[in-house]
Amino acid sequence: MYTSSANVAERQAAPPSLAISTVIFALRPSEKSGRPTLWLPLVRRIREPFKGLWALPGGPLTHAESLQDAASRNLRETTGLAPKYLEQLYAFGGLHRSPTQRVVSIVYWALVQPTEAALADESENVKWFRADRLGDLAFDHNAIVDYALWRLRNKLAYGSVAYHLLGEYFTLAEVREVYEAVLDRELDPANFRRQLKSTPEIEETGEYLQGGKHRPPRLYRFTGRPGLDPDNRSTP
Amino acid sequence: MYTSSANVAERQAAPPSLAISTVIFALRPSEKSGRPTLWLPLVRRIREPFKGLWALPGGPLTHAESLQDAASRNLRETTGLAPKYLEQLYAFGGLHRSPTQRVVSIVYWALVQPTEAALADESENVKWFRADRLGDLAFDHNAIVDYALWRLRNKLAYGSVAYHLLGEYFTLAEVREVYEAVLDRELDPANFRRQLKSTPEIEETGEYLQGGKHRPPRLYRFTGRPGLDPDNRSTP
DNA sequence: ATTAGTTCTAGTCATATTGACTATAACTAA
DNA sequence: TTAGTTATAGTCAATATGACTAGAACTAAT
Repeated sequence: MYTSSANVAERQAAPPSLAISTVIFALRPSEKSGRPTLWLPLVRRIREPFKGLWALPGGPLTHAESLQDAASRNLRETTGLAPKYLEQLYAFGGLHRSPTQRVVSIVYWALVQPTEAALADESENVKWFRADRLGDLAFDHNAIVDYALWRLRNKLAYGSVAYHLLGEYFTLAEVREVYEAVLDRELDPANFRRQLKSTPEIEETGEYLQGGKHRPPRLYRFTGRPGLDPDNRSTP
Repeated sequence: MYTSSANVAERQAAPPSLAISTVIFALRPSEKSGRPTLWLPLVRRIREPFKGLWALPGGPLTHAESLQDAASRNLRETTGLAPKYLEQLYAFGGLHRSPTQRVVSIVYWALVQPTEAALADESENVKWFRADRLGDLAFDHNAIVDYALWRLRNKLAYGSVAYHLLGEYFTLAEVREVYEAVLDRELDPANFRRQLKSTPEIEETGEYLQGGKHRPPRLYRFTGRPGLDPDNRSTP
């Protein structure tokens, strides 16, 4: 293998190593209020640097896979999940991100549906955390999560990401709860539903959500496509 | 050096090589109409693959510089320019971008002021092209430029990028011409100026642009900051 | 069975924003 | 002096937004 056979001088001259990491968002009910909140899975570092701290799932980029494939594989390997939404976030390449070597990380962010997220593997070294209560993470991963949250909030206002955190069928109140969880403020139910009803990508179904405590709300379906990335653009 | 000493099998196993490229936009008057249009500098490939074709300026990432620094240096080396605006565009990492080896390119995009752009170095192997008339470029660089244009148009609508294509003082009509050049459609002068006048970041000066053929327009100044990138975020 | 409580849903109204358009001001060139 | 052109301010209708009211439809408690 390359790095093990190279001496120190060669390592210095060698190009920075390249890694892929992923910020994976999913909604889970808050333990107290029961209202949906943002969660993400982290893995515990089992070696130096930052041994014992939590970090974003990630790994090296292998030779035969594209960046997106690498992110997708990594996500599946650590959590067992197949995300509905996967997009490149940013390439982080500061000089001192890792104390031991120069690493450039190309970070992706993903959204998974709650039904899937509930099935996600969890173990001693893989655990889900509330996005607003992470503590100190390894490397610059706190800053990366902050940026991913900023992007999520931005994309939410713009367009179509909210539905990738929900199942196929959803009520308009559920969509509003996603917005409230991500933006961290309450929205007027009546005005919010007026806006959603005016977007053609949200389709009314004949079904209603039964079993609730109050008037059963109508179920809707999202018919739009994500697509803005260069890697996703030609998908029709 | 690493790559020259490795044999074929080692190159296969080695991590993909990492390069930085930059899409540099500047306004130049159209040759026919004289109205401002988007131009960008390209460099001619002097070796295989794609020898003789035009390509985005770029090069390898050296060990001691951040991604942004590498883009900045590269830009200065090929064109002599110091851009007013420099932001990461995307990391391109498809498997077959280069026929000879696996390359991951982290691409930046830059905006330079016309006064600077006029001073840019030009030579046999460095030449400026109209952004809408590039012909076939090396590698996947046509797709990269397309994506950069898409981002530019997007950011324009959102916020503050237009001013980085202009000098320190500008007329509102000049701003409108930037929008018209980038979005490729005409805008109503009266409505456009009403919008600009309602944005607090545009400051009225007491000066007027003299020497024109008609009523002298007032000069304005932009007082906002760019900042959205993780690398630029903490700049106050 | 009735009532209270809650959410779902549709609507009103004032305000802000946008696009199309008109009109006047201020300059140059003929 | 006048015609031509751009700069600039303003009007008006259509649309979008935020605050709010109110009835419909269900459950749970009395």
